[in-house]
Amino acid sequence: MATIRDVAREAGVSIATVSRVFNQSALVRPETCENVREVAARLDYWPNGAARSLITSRTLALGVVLPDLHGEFFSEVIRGIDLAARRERFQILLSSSHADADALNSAVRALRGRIDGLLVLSPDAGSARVVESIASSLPVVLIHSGPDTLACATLAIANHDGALAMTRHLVALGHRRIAMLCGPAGNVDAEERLRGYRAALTEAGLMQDAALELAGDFSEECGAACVPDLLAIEPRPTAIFCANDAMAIGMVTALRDTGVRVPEEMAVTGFDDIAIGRYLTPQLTTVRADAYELGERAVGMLLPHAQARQPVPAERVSVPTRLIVRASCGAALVPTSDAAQPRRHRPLAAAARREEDGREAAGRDRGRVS
Amino acid sequence: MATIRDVAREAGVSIATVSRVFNQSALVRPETCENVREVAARLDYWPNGAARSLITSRTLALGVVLPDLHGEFFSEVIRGIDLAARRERFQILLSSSHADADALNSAVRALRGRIDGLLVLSPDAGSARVVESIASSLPVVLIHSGPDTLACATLAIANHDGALAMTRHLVALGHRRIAMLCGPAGNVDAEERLRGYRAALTEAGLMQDAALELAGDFSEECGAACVPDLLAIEPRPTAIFCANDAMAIGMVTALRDTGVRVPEEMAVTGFDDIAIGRYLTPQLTTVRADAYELGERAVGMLLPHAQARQPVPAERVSVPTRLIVRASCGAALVPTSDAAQPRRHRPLAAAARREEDGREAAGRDRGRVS
DNA sequence: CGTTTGGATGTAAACGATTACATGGACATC
DNA sequence: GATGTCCATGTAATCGTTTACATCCAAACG
Repeated sequence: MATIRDVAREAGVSIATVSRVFNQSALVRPETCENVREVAARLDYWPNGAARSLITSRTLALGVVLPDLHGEFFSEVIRGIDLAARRERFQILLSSSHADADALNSAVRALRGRIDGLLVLSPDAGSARVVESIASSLPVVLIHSGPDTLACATLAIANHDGALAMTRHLVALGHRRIAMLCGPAGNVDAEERLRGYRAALTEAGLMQDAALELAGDFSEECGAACVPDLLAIEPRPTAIFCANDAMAIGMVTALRDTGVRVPEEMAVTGFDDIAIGRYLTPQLTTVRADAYELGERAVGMLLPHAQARQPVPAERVSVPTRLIVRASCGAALVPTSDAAQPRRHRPLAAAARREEDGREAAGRDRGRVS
Repeated sequence: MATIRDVAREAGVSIATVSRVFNQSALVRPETCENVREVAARLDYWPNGAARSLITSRTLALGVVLPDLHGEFFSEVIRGIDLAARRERFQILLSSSHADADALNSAVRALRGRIDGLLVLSPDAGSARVVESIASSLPVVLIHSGPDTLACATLAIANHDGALAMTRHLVALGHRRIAMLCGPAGNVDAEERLRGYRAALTEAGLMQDAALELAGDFSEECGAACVPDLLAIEPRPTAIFCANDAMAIGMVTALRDTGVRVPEEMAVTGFDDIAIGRYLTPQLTTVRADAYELGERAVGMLLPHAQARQPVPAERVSVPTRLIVRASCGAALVPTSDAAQPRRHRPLAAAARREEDGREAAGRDRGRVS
């Protein structure tokens, strides 16, 4: 691999001149510049990134630490991150840690000196502390939806608002016994959704009932497995709000197998708006947390400070959610003016970004929260 | 940020000793080692990656260049790559270029000197040349399914075999007029699938008919949009094989809206086995190209040579595909012993990796090709 | 007791760039 | 013609490591 010295020798100039050519310095004579470029191309030379970032102490790279690459939600987040970073010519160093604090720590270690900023996506409650400790030495943005204000820049999904809107929607449809299938303990997203659900019940004057809150773990299997528990609750609920779509999907499938009609006998709703939801029968009513936007905005918060090599001010930004009303909640059963609309074909990818038609916009309005 | 010199001074040793401690050299006295570690922890020191890779000329990073991060298939590939790389403590530098050769070239430039090896995933026919030219200076594996043998290590999906198996399956179900919805021109995966389809028709003694080959672009919209064209073919086909699942999904949805029953009046099949397929009504018969495995094996091919800093021998490895028989092809309509089995609940994530039950295993056997 | 051996540690030269500062020549100014 | 200015270019220090080689000291050996 050719170095700057090879090019300098071959072009008959000093290494400083070659360096200047590759850094768009204006102080190089056009002919010299031309000549150097020609030689560089011939020698297949390109500045070595490691050497460059050693001396400039900037890497043009952003670290991204994830709990796991699995699942559509995270893959969309990454996509948002990648595209936003690319716009500013930043690269992405990926690292899928396992959500606990130790793994996070060692992942951050491995990234040290190779990134200008860090994005941490961790639903784990404990990880917030780790990130706070890093924040002094490296610009970092935490994508984390815990309720408390942390001593670092945080981007949160409006889980509470979304769950509130969803539960209100179920109440508005006439449901009085609304169950909730919770997410894993210690997951802040799950906890916030539960809080939103409870808030809506209180608001509607419905009694809180611990029996209505089923334990879950965000997996599809669990959504299917807890159907017997759901049906055993006395008196039987008429609706269940699942803390994420995967569980809702498992539940709808299992309910169908059990012979319970959805939504007539049991309304089921989810959270996340993953693509599969719109292909489910019945189509899944859910809350959209725009994963792409989440990634994009996280980069927007981080990048200016990463470039300036300054800590990101400890602010808390919230990404709003939107209620997406489809069939699984039974909204179509309640007579409304637009319930009979024929289903227009909607491709999953395109639709996810610009969904503004009648029924779902109505859902949005209904879901507006303060 | 503390450097090795700070630690050395504070611990009262030379920088060489500190370096040795962090490189598990056996030549350091236990007490010294202990002391250095203690000081390093106190100063929050960790070796700078850029400096390290400058001197060792190894980066412990792999570059990954993708046409676009979008879609479930690619996200699964990345997951396979990430997990396999992680096992060897390698990191992933992501770069989603736009499939053309120029973008690929500049993406590779930006990665120069920051990676030990490169994985290029490009279905574009022209990109193969670019990669060949890089292969001499950097270990690289191309994930590309073109028919020709290239002068670089290539990992290909057995598109031809998969399409052959699928078409044979439709023939075995009694179909005689089988249409194909093709992928975009210039996409090697699409072209190979078309070749496999044609081969199966020839093999079955069915006439080739250009009217049966519809142009497509791999998008769901296009699958829906070409339904009128499909229905206008005279005499009307009884089955259509779509070159990917997204198109098949669009088509199934649009056919249903048009009132054409699937699979009774029109059998529809796809390729890729994306998660949505199993939630479609009817469930989609497809060909599985295990994206996770693809990423995993690509890393397996690349990593040993990346570590040894040697070019990857120009070999062509093929990842086999598997026929996944579900309902959309009408197989359940044909009397078989297991057709009446109740549908067991299958979560998408788990099922994708260990699907060995009766019906689908049968599909695999039927799909076995030389 | 002198010599050898070998283990622990230190010294200094890389690695490949960037960039502050020095240099030198052309031109304008007085 | 001496001096100053400015532009293009060169020189050399620097970034934070790794590692070959040198050094030193204690133990082992004859």
